[in-house]
Amino acid sequence: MVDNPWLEQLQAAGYRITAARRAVTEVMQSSERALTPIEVYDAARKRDRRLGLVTVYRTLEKLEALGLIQRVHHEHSCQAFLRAGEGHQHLLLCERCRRAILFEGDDLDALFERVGEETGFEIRSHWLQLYGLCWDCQTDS
Amino acid sequence: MVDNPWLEQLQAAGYRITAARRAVTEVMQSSERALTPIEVYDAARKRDRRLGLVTVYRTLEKLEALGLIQRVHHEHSCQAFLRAGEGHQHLLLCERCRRAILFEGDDLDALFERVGEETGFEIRSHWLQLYGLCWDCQTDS
DNA sequence: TGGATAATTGAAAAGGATTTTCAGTAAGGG
DNA sequence: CCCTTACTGAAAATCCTTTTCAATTATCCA
Repeated sequence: MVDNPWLEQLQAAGYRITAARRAVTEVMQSSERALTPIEVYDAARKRDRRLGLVTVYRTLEKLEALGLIQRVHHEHSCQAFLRAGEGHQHLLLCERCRRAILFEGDDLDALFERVGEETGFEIRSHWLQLYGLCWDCQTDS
Repeated sequence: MVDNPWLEQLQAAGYRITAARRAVTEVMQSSERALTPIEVYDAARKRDRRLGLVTVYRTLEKLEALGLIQRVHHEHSCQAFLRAGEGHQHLLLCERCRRAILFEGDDLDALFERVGEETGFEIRSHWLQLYGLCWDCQTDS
């Protein structure tokens, strides 16, 4: 009766499937933008009215540990979560509506090599986010 | 009697030069790595024993507003501050000793153009951080 | 060089977000 | 269907940051 790939993964990791986890999972799966714990709580309570905020925190923690969601950093506040993409992806964020797009873009190897040589660092990972305006927000006033 | 460029900038912006601001400023100027408010407090109290944590917060806020320091985001916690570089720079962070290096690297225009075309976004800014091991941390065990 | 005045300070209190505790509830294996 | 144990929500605790406020002090001006 588990029809959802994220719930399958939770189950495979030894966790139980509950109404609370269903609600949080579905909210995160369907959101176009990164959500804070309170926003997840508000949205998920429409699916499970008894849900508590504490359970939202606990569920987000598990989804993050399983790599199903990721933390998104804005200039201040870094407590917003977004579904994660497949493999390594970068983020493109609309500054107006906060919509988030994942994209691949590993044309960066030459840069890493140059920086590695100049600094002596062994570069192991990186983090790239682009900010701008999505099409809809460019056109509406 | 103001011999320090950051203090001069604070003064030029209309702020007074105090022992507390001297201490925080000197700590931030001399740190090789991003420091949290508590770390700044601990270090700055060695220069001004009466310093309070609240004043550290207030001073960091002013230094950030003047563009002298910047906020550094790590995977969790995003409340660490580092002296800012000149113009637009990217960060290279050692995962072991947390040393931070600023570098320039704007070979990214082709990528932005491609992503802009594919997504319809108007890209306005970006944010790149590299993580790895600095030379010292590669060699010590 | 004082003295006046307004910015700045530290301590304590308040506020907000997140985590822990705990007794009751319910998932899911047998 | 029952039993075990994970999971839950609510309340309390904790941690970090901001606000408040009376005392202090940097700077301006006579």
